[in-house]
Amino acid sequence: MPLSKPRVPKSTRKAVLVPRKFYLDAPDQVAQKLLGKLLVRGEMTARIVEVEAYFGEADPASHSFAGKTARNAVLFGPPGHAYVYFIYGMYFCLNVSCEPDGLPGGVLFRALEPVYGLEAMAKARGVPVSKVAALTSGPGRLCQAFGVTRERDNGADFTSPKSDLQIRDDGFVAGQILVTPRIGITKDADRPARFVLAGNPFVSKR
DNA sequence: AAGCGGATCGTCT
DNA sequence: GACGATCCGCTTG
Repeated sequence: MPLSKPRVPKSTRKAVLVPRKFYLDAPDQVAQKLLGKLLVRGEMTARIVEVEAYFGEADPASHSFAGKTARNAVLFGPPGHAYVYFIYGMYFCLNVSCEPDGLPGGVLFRALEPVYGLEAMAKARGVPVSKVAALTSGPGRLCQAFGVTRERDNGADFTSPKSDLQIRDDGFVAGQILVTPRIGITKDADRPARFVLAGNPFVSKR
């Protein structure tokens, strides 16, 4: 199967805000549609290249599996909002809620390709900007690069023009998408729910 | 190149 | 009281 060449627009400045209805769908559908979109915070912009889908009732690996709590409430709310959780006593992970209000579901951002604001990302990560590959490749790393914390961002609306944290579409067309099992989980570890842009060097390492 | 353990704490049993 | 949707540095080969 030939690798279709992705179309890269000249400018991402005119990228349009992704509307709420985009997220009003099953997590695996939203996950695939998110590949190639842009995560934007202030001067920082990065392309989404690796994501994982987390379902509700039927998914033992999902944070929403055991029911609604204070921690995971955003997953049960309206689509298009940020679910941020603290993990391993040290890192944060960023998700976007999907499915209609009342139904749980989300997509975890696992890796981004930096586009603008690399200096700011490197500073937030505490690494030299020359280490581009380490800036946003990994769910903990990308949160650190974008300054994402639970206190600051949990519940944030990705679809609002007023929002500090947005997801935008610059017309980038994804090439081939690879599907694999999710990383770092023990329950339902074989389910194919990780989606990556084939051949993208910013996809996280195994 | 690959494998192992330490760091560190909110959340749920 | 145990365990993570992780990362990094140090060890060994």
